[in-house]
Amino acid sequence: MSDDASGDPLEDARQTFVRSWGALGTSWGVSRTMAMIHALLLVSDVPLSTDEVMAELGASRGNANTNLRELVGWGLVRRVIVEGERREYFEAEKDVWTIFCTIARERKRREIEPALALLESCLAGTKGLRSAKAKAFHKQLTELAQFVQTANSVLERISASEQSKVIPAILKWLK
Amino acid sequence: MSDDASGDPLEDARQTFVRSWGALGTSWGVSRTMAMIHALLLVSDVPLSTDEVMAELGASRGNANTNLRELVGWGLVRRVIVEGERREYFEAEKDVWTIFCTIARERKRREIEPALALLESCLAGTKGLRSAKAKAFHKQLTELAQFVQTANSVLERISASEQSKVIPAILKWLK
DNA sequence: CAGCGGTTTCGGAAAGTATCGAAAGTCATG
DNA sequence: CATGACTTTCGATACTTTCCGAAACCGCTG
Repeated sequence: MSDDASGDPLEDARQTFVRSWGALGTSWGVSRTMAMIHALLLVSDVPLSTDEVMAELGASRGNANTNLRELVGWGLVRRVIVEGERREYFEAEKDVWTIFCTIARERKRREIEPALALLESCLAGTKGLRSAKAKAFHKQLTELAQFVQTANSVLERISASEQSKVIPAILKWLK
Repeated sequence: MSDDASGDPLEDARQTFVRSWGALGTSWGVSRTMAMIHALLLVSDVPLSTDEVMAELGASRGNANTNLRELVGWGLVRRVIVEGERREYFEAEKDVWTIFCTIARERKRREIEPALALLESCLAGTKGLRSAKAKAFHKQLTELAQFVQTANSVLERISASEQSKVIPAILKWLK
């Protein structure tokens, strides 16, 4: 069950989507399994259990468990408890805007802020130097830092906004 | 030469910057060496030869060559020929805004557009289906596709704009 | 057309990650 | 407090990516 070319067009499309999304994920620095689980939950209309995820993707329990937990850690997936069931179920946040904001926030925290810290520290370490080389170095890093800082603020501002306020503005600006 | 803790604060800062930037690069899906070479060229006030890059980073010729070529392919680094020298030199684009636009364009081409294509194809494959499940699937993918498409357009629009037009607008909006 | 400075390619080694599968842990319940 | 249902952890393994070093290549010049 749920193999390739099942004959059911919907099932086929799901499979294709989930697998290809997993493949694409790797180029964004997300592990294949994690991307696949996320895709799977995204297009599932009901919450899935660890076992269902395992079955659907052919992944091991450990792998499924780890990646589900990580997705919960990113805030992209919620644990849901089903009345009368002991087993835990998982569902993905479905709203695309919310997903975007969550990812933006997390990447900001995990990747942009460390970069900023690095830049600041390198700048601090060369603050007093007066040689031409030092000045050039300082200037380049300053520009970089300023840009990253701006990007950071933009992401922060955007992801703190209401979708209904931002999207229309963007669409208008695009035109 | 050019080891850790050389005693020269500028050299130390450069080393720190280059190495740490390399480390950070991996979490953005860029290989360590490539990120390091880019960082190195970014803060170098003169173009560097393959051999200088090798020496500075302790990388092999093959590795240096491959990554330099790749950086040229991304449009982040230019080959420069020095009058009377046979050897090729490399210099990085220094302007941060230009760098941003280049990266945005490339990632768009390499990563966003394939994702869009995937989404479109999955949508096409389920167009006629009328079951509730199919509709839900279709709706979810449509929302995702729309969002990605918008993001794509935004990147395109921004990276085609003049820095002088965009940055002030952004700064004003941020306030 | 041989020698030389320089670049590119390539097979194999090494490093780094993701994944598995089994064992250990947790927790409500009878 | 023992049991069974489920979750988490963890060492070993498989796979992917990166990197090295040497060999092949290229084009100029004498």
